[in-house]
Amino acid sequence: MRRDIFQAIADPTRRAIIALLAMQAMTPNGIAEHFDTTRQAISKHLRILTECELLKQEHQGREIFYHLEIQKMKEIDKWLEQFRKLWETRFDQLDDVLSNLQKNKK
Amino acid sequence: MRRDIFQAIADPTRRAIIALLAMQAMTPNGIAEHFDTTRQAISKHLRILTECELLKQEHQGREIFYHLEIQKMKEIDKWLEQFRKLWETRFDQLDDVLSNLQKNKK
DNA sequence: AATTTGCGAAAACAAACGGTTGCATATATA
DNA sequence: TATATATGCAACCGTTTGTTTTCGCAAATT
Repeated sequence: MRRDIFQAIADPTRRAIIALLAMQAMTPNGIAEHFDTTRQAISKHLRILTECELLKQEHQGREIFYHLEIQKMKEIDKWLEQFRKLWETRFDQLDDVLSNLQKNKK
Repeated sequence: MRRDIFQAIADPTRRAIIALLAMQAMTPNGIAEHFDTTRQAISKHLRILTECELLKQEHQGREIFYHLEIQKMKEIDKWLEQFRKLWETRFDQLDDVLSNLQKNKK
């Protein structure tokens, strides 16, 4: 079973859950209220997110609060890093083109 | 058919293709040589990546060069933005803790 | 003109995914 | 103790995914 962070954020519901939990820790029932599916479906998403360590559980009586492990999100940022330089460079090149156009106007 | 950039980068082969094409434009056969699958499998990945506008084709005779539309990658960065503030804040808090520990040492 | 090469598209298939239903377990409450 | 609540887990189901195989087409080569 493939279970990495990229597969985790591929699902729009899971991305919404991540965004929700970025604000505050919540219980499965609390989370499920925000969506149009069953609690069990949400529970499955929570399991996937927990398995790739994007979420952590905090048991509190019979309730389980899930909170976001924000540090894990940096893995995506890290992967993106190799491209960031590239698209910034292209931007610089575009800037060059634009300033040249400006020059030629004069 | 869901076809967004998050689903596109969910597959490790597709991520590898993206990384490859970040260096230089390549043909399907050229790309396939780097992997342990058939050209047709790669071709399907290329179709998916092209459909969500991560790649663009450049026909050259009977060859087709695929090149990365690096700007599209910024969409991931854009989504990540809402969390970046968060994890940087947590870092600042950690810095505070560390500097307090330093103070107490004195 | 015939053949080779580079490519995409369709069909087929096992595996994975996302969802629902039903049930088991643990904690709170009457 | 009996009941209600919060949750996880297994079984099942239809759909999607990733791959291979086969085919067809267009451009290059002979």
